[in-house]
Amino acid sequence: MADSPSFLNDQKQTLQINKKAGSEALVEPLKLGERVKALRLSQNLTLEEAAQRAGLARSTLSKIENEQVSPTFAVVSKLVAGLGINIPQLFTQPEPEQTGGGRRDITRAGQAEPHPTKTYDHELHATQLSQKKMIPFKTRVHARSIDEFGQWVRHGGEEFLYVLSGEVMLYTEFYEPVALSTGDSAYYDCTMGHALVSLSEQDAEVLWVTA
Amino acid sequence: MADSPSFLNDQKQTLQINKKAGSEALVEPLKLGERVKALRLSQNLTLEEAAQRAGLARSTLSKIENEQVSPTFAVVSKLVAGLGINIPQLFTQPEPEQTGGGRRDITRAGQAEPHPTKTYDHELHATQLSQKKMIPFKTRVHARSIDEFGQWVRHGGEEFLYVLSGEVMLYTEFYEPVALSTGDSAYYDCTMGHALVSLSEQDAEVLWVTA
DNA sequence: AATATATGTTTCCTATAGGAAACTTTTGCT
DNA sequence: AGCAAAAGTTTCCTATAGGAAACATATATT
Repeated sequence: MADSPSFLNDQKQTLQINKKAGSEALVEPLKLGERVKALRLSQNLTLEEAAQRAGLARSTLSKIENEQVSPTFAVVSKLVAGLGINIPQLFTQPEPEQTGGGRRDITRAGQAEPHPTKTYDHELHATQLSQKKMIPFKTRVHARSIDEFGQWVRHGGEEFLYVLSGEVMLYTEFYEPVALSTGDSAYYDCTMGHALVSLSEQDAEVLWVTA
Repeated sequence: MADSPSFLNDQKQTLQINKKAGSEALVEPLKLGERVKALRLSQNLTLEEAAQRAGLARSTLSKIENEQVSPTFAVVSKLVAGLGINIPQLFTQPEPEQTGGGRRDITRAGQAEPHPTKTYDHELHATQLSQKKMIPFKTRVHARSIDEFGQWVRHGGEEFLYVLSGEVMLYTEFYEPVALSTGDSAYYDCTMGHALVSLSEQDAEVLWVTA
């Protein structure tokens, strides 16, 4: 594929593996009751209110929270719907607070990891961090015509694009091309083919973040 | 909480609701049985084998797969453990492959949705799109001292920060403050307290993307 | 084809989940 | 403190989930 930034695919892989690993912990010791209670309290709901919303009996909820019963799937569903919880949230351990889990990575203006292609010159930021949710990179767009792309660039996820300097034309598979000037941004689904060309004299510079 | 960008939480909400919506289908119509069966077959297991692994009776599994019962949470747990499934996988609909899923939203330089706080002036981008993975916003930092923040700004997810103009000091809970100039970026875990102040004469401008 | 074997379903019974109401504890008010 | 109202727990009963075994169906094996 023409100029599809290969590092994007790499990361995708990693991401998926992580998610899986994350929810794996829950195998047994998952304290469902605790979680439900925490979630209920976080919404400042009383047993009565919560039960009402979920269409359950006060008593039932109480028992669930105190781990006195193993609720039926139907009940869990009601709970989820009623309290506006989402399943992963319910079943995923409250994140052991990623002990010491505050990561940070600084990338200096000139120091980003270069990644040149025929049409773009990418500079990867935050390369010290693996398993991150987003991939940020700054790109110099030297393509001047859509013809320079063999075919649509296309990959998984969503992309946020911000024009740092110059002017670009954003071509996408399902929309008319749109011109973007400095300060404009676009957010789009990357499974849709997309390509960027510079309209300005100088190569345009854009910031891209993929997730 | 001081200046914690409320829209982040908002979005969180939305996200949850959305995901919920996603899994809401499950309120009732979620065909748990189908999913279990599919997962079992995908591992080429017979009812007997699967039941064995999960520590359940063959009959029980059969009933579950045929939606004749609403399994107890305990049973679901056993299933999950026994078959090596993970919960989200079980409860998340197999993604209808987002048919025709090519979305796009353009935000013009001056047109972003303003969101002023005491310390920052945020401008939200891509507000036409809901359920997106990232929340991009451009921010003018008018705080000049860390004291202007009551306490750490802290929320879920990860954040990418890119300095568009001016110079800022990035304070984080677990690291020494670091100065960032135009073109520098930072990527960090948002559960770690963080705050930004302008060092330059003019208010600094940064681009933030949260996921 | 007939029989054996394995896979999936249904039945029947016991254990337990869910709801209504009684009971207990906590919170707020004068 | 004493009372009232609200929040949470326990009890009791009915509905239903889970397991063992009987039954039915599909898949070899000779």
